[in-house]
Amino acid sequence: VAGTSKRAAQTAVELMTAMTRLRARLRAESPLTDMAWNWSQLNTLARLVTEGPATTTELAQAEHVRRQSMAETITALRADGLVDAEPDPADGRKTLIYATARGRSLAATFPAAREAWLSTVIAGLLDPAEQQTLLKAAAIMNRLADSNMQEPGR
Amino acid sequence: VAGTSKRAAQTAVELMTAMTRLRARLRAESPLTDMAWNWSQLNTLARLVTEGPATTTELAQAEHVRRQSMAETITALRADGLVDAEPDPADGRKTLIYATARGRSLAATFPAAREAWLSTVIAGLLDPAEQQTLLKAAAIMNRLADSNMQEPGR
DNA sequence: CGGATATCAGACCTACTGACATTG
DNA sequence: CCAATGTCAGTATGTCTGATATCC
Repeated sequence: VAGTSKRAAQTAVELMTAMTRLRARLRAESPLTDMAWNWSQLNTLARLVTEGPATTTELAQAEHVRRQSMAETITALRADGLVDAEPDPADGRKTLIYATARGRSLAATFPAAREAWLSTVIAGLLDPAEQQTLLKAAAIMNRLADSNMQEPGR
Repeated sequence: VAGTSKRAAQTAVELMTAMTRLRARLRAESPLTDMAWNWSQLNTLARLVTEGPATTTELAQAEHVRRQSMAETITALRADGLVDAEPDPADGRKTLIYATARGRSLAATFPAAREAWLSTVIAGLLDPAEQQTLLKAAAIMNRLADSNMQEPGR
């Protein structure tokens, strides 16, 4: 891998393996039936709450999925009354999505609902320094996700 | 969330959000057509290489998926000649899966193939301390994934 | 026979690509 | 007419659950 250090490659592998395994465990701990909303939906809702109304296309770009995939997420959130839509007054092609009062209140409390297991093991198994490491890692991962660096060979 | 600190809950949310977003970006950067094997397959192969032969049931438990899901993973690896199977001499019900020479050599080199993008951004955007944070976080995440703590309400 | 293992079949979730209508 | 947005339809992937056969 020209240009990337062995260290970086190792970090990439370790991180991906850990992510795959932790997500699998989380899936096993909280069956689909237990939760009404999936992660994409909750992340999108949180984004709408914190960053204000946006179009489906903008949300899709922010979350790195296709417009069509995001449209499905929005449809699910609308069906539950967590978000609503209205035509953009300035541009008739666009539809602005915004969080409803119900969506806002859910976004403030949803952690309890969905990641009960993860919260519990974090609180129970990790010391403050380790929790801090995870928080810092999460911030770094978001930075990587949003980087505009291109793969060399593309 | 009785018993879990607010801090732990926040860490859980941040971590899950970051994982979802980074995985989405990774998906966008390396289309499925680019790679012959998925993460479950590569993780399982790596496990067989480092920990020796195991049954499908054991592998499923270790990776937190169902036996049937793991069986599919194994089938794919066998089709590519990366692993092979032989009946357990001691217990006719079991089938031992082991990595072939080809599988071993792939496990040693596969990072380059699959996470080119991730390796590149890690090498390009993160300083050594940040890379270290990710490595430590990955180890902690594996610890959480394999913990035997139960969700309180189950 | 009961318990464990493996496998076959069908379903679902979530994302994807392609095609099309509408608006600016 | 072209570009951008939104939507409909079909596909693919990786997982799940349920049912069945085999072995100890």
